[in-house]
Amino acid sequence: MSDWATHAKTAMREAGLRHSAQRDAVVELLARQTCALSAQQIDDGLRRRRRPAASRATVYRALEQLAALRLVQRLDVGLGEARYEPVRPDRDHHHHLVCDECGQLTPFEDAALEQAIDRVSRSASFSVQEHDVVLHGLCDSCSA
Amino acid sequence: MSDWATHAKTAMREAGLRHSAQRDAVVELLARQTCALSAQQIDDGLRRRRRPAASRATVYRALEQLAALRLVQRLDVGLGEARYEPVRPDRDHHHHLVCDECGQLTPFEDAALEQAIDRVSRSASFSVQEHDVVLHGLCDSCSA
DNA sequence: CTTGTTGCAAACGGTTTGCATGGTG
DNA sequence: CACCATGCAAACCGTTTGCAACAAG
Repeated sequence: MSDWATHAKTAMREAGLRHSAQRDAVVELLARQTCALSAQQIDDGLRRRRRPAASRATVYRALEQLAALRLVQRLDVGLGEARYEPVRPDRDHHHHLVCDECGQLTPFEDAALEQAIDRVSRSASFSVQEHDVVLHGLCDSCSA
Repeated sequence: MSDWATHAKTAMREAGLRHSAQRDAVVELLARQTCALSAQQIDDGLRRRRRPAASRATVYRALEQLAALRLVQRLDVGLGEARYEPVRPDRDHHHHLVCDECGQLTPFEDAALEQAIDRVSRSASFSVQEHDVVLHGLCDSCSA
């Protein structure tokens, strides 16, 4: 099992949440992903590979709890649905290119960008907790 | 009347759209704003200061047309609703701090950030058309 | 007159919630 | 056995759409 899945399960237990097969399934599915998923994709993925699948409501509740513990980040790329992805403290922070035609998400990293954001965050009057950079456009196949 | 409002109206006429009091009202309301508004805020603002106010559907349709002509930018800051703001080509591009508690939006600019994004955009396999940087956190009053 | 625009209300789609049931510690 | 988590279905809320009445060119 991946580090993140273990970490997430431990953190949830320590937060006083009870163990449940459904939440485990959500955590494990997220742990396998390399990029952000929509709630719908998570629900589908769960139903496809394991029973008991979790109900839609349970998926949303699990994601809400994971987000509250900052184990997953919720991000809005437009298109009307939120995306969720594991927060892996060991890895570099990354951001996303989103194809406004087909919805495809592609991650990217950039040190200079990250540095600029950190500087802005520190100098802001807000207490900044998270940030999202979303580049909108057309992916290769859609722009062809 | 502001430059932008004139520019927007001209562009709409040249795009073959017919003139209408409702659309003018939306354009003029947006022209007065300094930061992004939600559709709800636009609708309220319209109803408050001028009749004929436009129906909700008309506001959304106007915003859609303005966005298609790239006269306004639509942005998603989470919280379940989209925000819209005029695109003023003469001004520097800006981004937003959003308070996750009260929803307050504060704009900021940063040249280095913009530069980093441009570089990433050019090197991406996507054809990037727009970008949003959203810093989430708590504003002064909410973090107190 | 022809055709785009409006308003209304109903439809939509993602997300949340009330409540009875079931599982965990 | 107390309580949290689940599932279902209904409620929610922002946004979109079908359609008949209306207005611009």
